Amino acid sequence: MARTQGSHSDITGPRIRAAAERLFARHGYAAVSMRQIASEVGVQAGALYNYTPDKQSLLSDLMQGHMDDLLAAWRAADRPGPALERLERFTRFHIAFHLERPDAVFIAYMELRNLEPENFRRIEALRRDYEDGLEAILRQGRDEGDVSVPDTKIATLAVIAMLTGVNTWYRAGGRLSATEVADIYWNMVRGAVTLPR
Amino acid sequence: MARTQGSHSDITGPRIRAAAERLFARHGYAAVSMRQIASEVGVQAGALYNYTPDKQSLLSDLMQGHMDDLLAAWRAADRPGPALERLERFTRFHIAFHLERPDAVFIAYMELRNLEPENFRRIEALRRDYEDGLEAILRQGRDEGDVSVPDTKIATLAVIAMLTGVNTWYRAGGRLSATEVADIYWNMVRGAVTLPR
DNA sequence: GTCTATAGATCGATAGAC
DNA sequence: GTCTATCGATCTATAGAC
Repeated sequence: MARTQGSHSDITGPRIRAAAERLFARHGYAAVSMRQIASEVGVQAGALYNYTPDKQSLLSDLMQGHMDDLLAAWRAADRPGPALERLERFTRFHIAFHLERPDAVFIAYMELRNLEPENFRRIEALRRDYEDGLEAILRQGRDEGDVSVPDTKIATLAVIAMLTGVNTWYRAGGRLSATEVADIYWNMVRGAVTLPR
Repeated sequence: MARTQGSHSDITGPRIRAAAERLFARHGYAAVSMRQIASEVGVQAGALYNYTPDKQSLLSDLMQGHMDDLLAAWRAADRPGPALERLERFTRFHIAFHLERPDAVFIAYMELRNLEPENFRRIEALRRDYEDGLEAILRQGRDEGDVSVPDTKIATLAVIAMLTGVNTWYRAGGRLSATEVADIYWNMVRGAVTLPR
């Protein structure tokens, strides 16, 4: 039976975060009101403040959670081995992970400027950690003679930009499966960073 | 002599557009108020409405102007020739053009969702025109046997994402000149779309 | 063409009843 | 834990004086 009032602390919290994620991704943090979020969840605006101290924390917690998930998942997926094998694993991991949570990815890239300074610094540090993971692979590849780029930092940023771009056009149920997309991108990544013929 | 009041129609208009571009890029369209824009220009908020019918037109006109400039500049830079030469020209053009106007580029990528439907469709069509220009080059390259990608549309989007990513990290006066950056990216673009060794 | 002043709406956040 | 009600600030856009 659907209660219209009462205590729902265990389910309202997650529903608020889900609604905020969906609305922030769709319309942007600054354009979304607390009343809109509350309306999506089916409560009044005042009730949100039982779960978050303010709107900023809603955004900051979403981004923090996303970056934590990303780093933990990559650390679980990475394994020692030849650099080109690790690079292929990174490519397929990055595409799969990002295609599974388009809203969180969109927020992570678009709403950095709406973070208060302290939150911004914390999130940015996590992003750098992730980039450093890829750069370490490219450095290893250069040591092994398979990777040929004049600057591993720039190559890191170029590869991540290319891969994350998938999210701007990929739609589930489209012409290509996520695996086919990953195959195509792995070929391009490999060509971009390996020795010219 | 600095007049604090009076008629400035010929200079106030451009200054409003410049202030809006700067502020929209810095804080986001939804987070910037007409009062902030007016304050930057040195007039009161009401005076803005002598130059724009509303805030939305300010955004829409900025993005339209940027896309018009981009398409006109590329049409002027493109020339017939082997696909790989045209592709190198595209790469260097794209990086140079985008690094010269980081605020307009940032707005063009971040504020699409704040366009009203009609404006959105018009701007999106211009973006597709630009993408089609690159895809035509990749098709030509495939016909000539120099380009090897399974899908020219995906390769188009991948290349543009990689190149536009330069704007997220490049700062004038940094370690590398814009030309050195273009050299590095051209090598990666070439490797990504040409035949594997 | 810019000003002052304001209409009318909406915002984030809080107070207190239940 | 959610509600209703509201405070005080801020927003876009307009009206009318100069």
